Amino acid sequence: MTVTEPKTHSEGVYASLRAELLGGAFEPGSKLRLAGIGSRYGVSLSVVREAMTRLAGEGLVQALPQRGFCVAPLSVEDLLDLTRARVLIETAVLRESIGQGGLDWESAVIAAHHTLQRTPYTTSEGHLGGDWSVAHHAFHKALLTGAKSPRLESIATELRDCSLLYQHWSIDIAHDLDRDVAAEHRTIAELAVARDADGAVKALTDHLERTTAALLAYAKSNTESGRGIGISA
Amino acid sequence: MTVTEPKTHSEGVYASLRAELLGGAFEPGSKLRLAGIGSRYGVSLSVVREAMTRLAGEGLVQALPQRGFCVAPLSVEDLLDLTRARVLIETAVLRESIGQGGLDWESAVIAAHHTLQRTPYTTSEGHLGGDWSVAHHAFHKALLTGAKSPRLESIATELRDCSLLYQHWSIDIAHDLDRDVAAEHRTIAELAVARDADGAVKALTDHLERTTAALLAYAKSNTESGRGIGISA
DNA sequence: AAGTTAAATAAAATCGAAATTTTCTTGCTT
DNA sequence: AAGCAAGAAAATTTCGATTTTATTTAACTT
Repeated sequence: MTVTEPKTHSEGVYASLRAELLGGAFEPGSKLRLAGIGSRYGVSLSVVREAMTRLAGEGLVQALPQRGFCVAPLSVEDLLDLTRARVLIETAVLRESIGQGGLDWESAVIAAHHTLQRTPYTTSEGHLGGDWSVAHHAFHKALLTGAKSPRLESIATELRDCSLLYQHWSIDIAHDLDRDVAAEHRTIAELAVARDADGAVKALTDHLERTTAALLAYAKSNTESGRGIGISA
Repeated sequence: MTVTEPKTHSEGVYASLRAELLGGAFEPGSKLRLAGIGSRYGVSLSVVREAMTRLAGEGLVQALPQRGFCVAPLSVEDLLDLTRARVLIETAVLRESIGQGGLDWESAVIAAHHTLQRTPYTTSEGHLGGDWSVAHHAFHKALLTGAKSPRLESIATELRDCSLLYQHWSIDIAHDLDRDVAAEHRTIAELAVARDADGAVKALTDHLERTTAALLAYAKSNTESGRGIGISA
């Protein structure tokens, strides 16, 4: 698997910065100084600016006119809205997938699920593994490819990327949650392939809402104990 | 009604360019030369570039690495995908609105519909009036505000803006279509306020699909007669 | 001491030019 | 004449510096 060479400098910085953001390298809401990032990547302000503008369009960073850019600020309110939007859109697209997806889609879902199943959730150090995140993302993406709608897929992907920012709230407690995430994925995959639209939609909804609930529970405990980071409201 | 002063130069060019694009000032797929636009607005390339990057994020223009930007190319395939996405998302959000919208939402829908009803569809010269477009946009937006979901609203708005690019395919035949657009709007508004979710969703779906069908019919006739403009495939 | 104003500092936004890359043109070969 | 190659022109991308705006610091007043 070779990484495609970025055609332009700006493209490269955009991709790197995006990966850093989604990897939780920056604190939510924190200021992103153009000069610092520019010198870190060895490029001029213009290219950092363009990358930032693109990221702002995706909602990963926020543009503050005349005051630069900051990492998208997280809030309970936004997480709830985001989850609602994801449930609405992803379930609708999943229905389309189940209705229109062909054998290629079924195979892709099964393959993606198999990969996810076999990828360790945590690294040897107990942290959330990057490989698992990639496999998880690929699995959810595969579920929606049956709809054969580039627009819907990209919207769903964009929303999921936004919610990735929230995953880093609870990176430490992720593995002692009182639920079986692997089983949830298996259920979704099985019902989808079995063309049980209502069942699959229900399972996907539960999956998304449970994840959000776990995040909120963690955010609450953190806020109460005064260790809350970057959570407004 | 005062237009808010743009905080930054780039912001202003972005807004102006956006309005031109949605107003059909440029031919779909045509090249947008940065230097030309820059001198026209009296700004340097940097600010045009930033505006373009933002517009590319919205899908109104397309970024071609190392080759600049062009107006989003239109195609039958994309129009069908776009319509499908709009139906899926707008109907889902409309359901939420009907389910959760309060009296303020009802009032906003009725007000927006009233404005739309009283705004002439064509100007004295027989062209599609800008006022009507604004009122039309506001009406569809009002339908979705009851859901109280900033994310869903902005996604729906973005998609509708994209489809505005297609409206200029048929600007001339717009008024001799064999359908009553005003009646369609009235039906949607009435069913929505009456909290008839299934009925309103059906009416909205019909409205969107009829508009697309009319555009496709026009595009087909244009292509056959060799007068097609910027329609690939 | 708290609040306000004014200077100094830092950062962002913009510019004009240099460096690349693409595109067009011209001349050459088959 | 058609196809190809080399050079010229044009356009995009990037840079470094200037200008403008926001933020911080310091001094001053109430």
